[in-house]
Order: sequence, then structure tokens, then C-alpha cells
Amino acid sequence: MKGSNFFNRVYEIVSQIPEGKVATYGQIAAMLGSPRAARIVGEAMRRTPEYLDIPCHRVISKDGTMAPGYAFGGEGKQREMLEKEGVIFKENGCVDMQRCLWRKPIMERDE
DNA sequence: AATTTGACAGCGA
DNA sequence: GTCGCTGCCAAAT
Repeated sequence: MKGSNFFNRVYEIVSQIPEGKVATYGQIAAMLGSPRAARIVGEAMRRTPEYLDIPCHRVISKDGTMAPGYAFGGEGKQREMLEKEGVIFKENGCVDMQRCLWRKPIMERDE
């Protein structure tokens, strides 16, 4: 286990995102207790250890857009897999945040 | 220990 | 609607 509590926490949260749902970097950062640490979440995603099996493709920006090409081999690719999981995409190519933005169970918030 | 970087977010032009 | 700068926080070098 790495002592990197922050990254570890990000991975925990991301791994909790159900299929057909997405979360934003800022959202996750807020869960960690640092609403301004969205960039750290992004960095965590970039450094996502494969063995953790983290659905980083479900983590996108608040605009419903995702990284230009630093992910999975292409935005279109990510869009396909998200769409396949049940995430709704708008005509403009962005994720329908209103429907698919994931939120942590209220009873479980133990930040 | 200090500096640079970075898959963001928010506001301004 | 697109491009730009700033702010914030943690990790990597």
C-alpha cells in the first residue's frame, strides 16, 4: 500500500461509480475534502494503476467532456464504452450530466 | 527542501 | 462559443 492517501481515496471513490454513471473531477475532489483539488484527481486518473481496475473512463470534466486523447486511446473510444454502459450522450458529444452524474449514497458520506 | 507540472474549475475577453 | 489567465492542491523530479 502506498501512503498516498489522496490518490488512494480517489481510486476508492472512482471504483464506487456504478455503470451508467459518471463523476466529475471537482465532484470527487469535493468528496475528498478538497473541492479545489480537481487537478489532483485528474492526475490520479492519469496515474491510475491498472491492477486497481479503476473505471477512470467514468470520470470526466464538469462540462461533460473528457480528456482530449490522454485516455484509453481516444475520446470517441471512451464515449463508446460509456454509452455502452448506459451513459447518455448529448448531441453535442458531451455526457448528459443531469442524468448520469453519479453521487455518493447520502447515508454513507464518511468524509 | 524547492520548483515544476498537471486527465480541472471558474471567470473574463 | 472559443481562447486565455488565474487559483488551488498534491505528486513527481
